Amino acid sequence: MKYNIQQVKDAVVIKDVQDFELPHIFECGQCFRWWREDDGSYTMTAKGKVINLCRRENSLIIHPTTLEEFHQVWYSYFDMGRDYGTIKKVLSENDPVMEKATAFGHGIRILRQDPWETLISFIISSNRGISMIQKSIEDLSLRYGTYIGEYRGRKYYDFPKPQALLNQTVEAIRLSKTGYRAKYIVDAAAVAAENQIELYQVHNLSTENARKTLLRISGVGPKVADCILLFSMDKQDAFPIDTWVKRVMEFFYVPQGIPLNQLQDYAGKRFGAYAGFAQQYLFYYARELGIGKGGQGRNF
DNA sequence: TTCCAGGAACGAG
DNA sequence: CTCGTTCCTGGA
Repeated sequence: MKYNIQQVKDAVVIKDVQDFELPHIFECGQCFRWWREDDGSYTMTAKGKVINLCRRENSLIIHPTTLEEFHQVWYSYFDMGRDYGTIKKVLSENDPVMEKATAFGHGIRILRQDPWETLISFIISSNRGISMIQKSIEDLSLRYGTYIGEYRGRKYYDFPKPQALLNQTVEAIRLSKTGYRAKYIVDAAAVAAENQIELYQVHNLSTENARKTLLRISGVGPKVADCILLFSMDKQDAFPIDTWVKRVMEFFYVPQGIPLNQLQDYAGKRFGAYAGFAQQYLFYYARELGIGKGGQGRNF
């Protein structure tokens, strides 16, 4: 992908950026460590850094960063090498639902996040809403992560390393409102720290084998495993099914009350290698339209 | 006060 | 294998 990109002081500006909308990216359930500023920009932390992203007309401004850092770190993180236009086009062929969903969430991108952070984040996510998940992750980072810096008056902490969580008691981890998942977090920290599973090698396996490997971790079931695969391991054929996706799939594609494994098969066959992208567009579409709330959606 | 949403573990069949 | 129940928290 070609970009019109330049450094302006301590910021990088990309002109005429396509398929890159901040609310679509940050509020489609894939990541949790972002803060929406009053001016509509988003400040986030990843890779041990804090950056602010701001859309101005057709430009995207990333601050603070440099051209070098952008190419080394953020290009991959924001999946800038991928042509989302083609993906949306292919998904929309002979599928009026995907046509609407991709138009609605047209600026979604799937971030390439850290496997360890993604593992713990989605263990925490089970059985909870997004705002509660964010609170637990922020609290764990504040307590056990290293201080990165301040941006617009807010302090930012790196996501804690496995060793930092491994050394905590279950009771201590519970203070971050993780509930019964605290035990899973400490166990997973041991798995990672002791290399019982080489988290950073799992992406080399096939999607199926990577999924099986992740499912060995306590607190990781089918949905959480698929989130880790999709959001941190480059497995775009993974299709995480949470209640929103189940409802929107039942609303548009499959009979009500279909067993999860049959729904999984259906999605795999229908969306194939693009299943993960389809899931993101559907998730965003369903949540924004309130599909499933009270049994039906609105405005579509 | 009670009820509910939200995934995985666990035990029973 | 599939099914039903339980786990924890915060908001209605």
